Amino acid sequence: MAKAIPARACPVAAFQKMISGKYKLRIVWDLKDGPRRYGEIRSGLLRGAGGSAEITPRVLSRELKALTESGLIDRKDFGEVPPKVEYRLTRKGKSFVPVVAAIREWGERNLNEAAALADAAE
Amino acid sequence: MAKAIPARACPVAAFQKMISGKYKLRIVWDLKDGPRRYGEIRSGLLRGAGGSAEITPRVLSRELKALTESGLIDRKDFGEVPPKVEYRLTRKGKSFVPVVAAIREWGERNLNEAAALADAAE
DNA sequence: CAGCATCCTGCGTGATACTG
DNA sequence: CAGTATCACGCAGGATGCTG
Repeated sequence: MAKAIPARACPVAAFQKMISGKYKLRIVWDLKDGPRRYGEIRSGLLRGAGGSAEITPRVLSRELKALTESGLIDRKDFGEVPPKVEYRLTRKGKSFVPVVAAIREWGERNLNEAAALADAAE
Repeated sequence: MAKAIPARACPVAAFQKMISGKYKLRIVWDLKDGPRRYGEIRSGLLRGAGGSAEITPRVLSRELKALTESGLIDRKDFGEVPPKVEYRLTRKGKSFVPVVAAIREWGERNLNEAAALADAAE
């Protein structure tokens, strides 16, 4: 089992580790416009997910924690009740946005149904 | 459960689906220099994996098939014994290479241990 | 050489309920 | 509001052995 991340050997492996999970990339993308609160992120994810799929707090929490530990985002807790927590991109996270943009751009161009069907010949 | 890929709603989700799996990105990257045979891909993956981790044929086979069905690579079977099969990037696959390059570049710049430690302040 | 068949395991993810 | 706790499950992915 490969448990340790051989980052130096293969950057893409480390990249995959870092963005593994269904929501991490979308969270980063959502955060590119500025800080957002927990609930806002949650709502934002729901809209694009296919509508009905409820993202559970447990999962979102894990994703956010993982992103924080990866150093892509930063957690800002305004103390006290009612709880208010904001998440924002770190410098590292911001530097990552263009990469996500590239992914999105490519995806929009090549992953639309038409392309998928028409590519049988290639 | 989100089973169908709502590609239009979220390109990154579709992207993640497409490159899910430990080896797909690396396979694409290996293939960027030209066609490669099954065994060559296998060997290539072993070198960067951490050395000891053996990639099983079952897994590699699955990844290659998935990539083929995604339209990123193309399988060319020179009939007959001894078996010889080459895999090459499709046009779609080639268009994807720059994205992988961006990922690698970012990874090399930001995923080395040093950077991870120095980012605490941010 | 380039796979396929079978079995097995850990982890990611979802459902549900509860809390400071 | 922003989480944590517990339970459950499908599936990626590894081990091993066989084949055309």
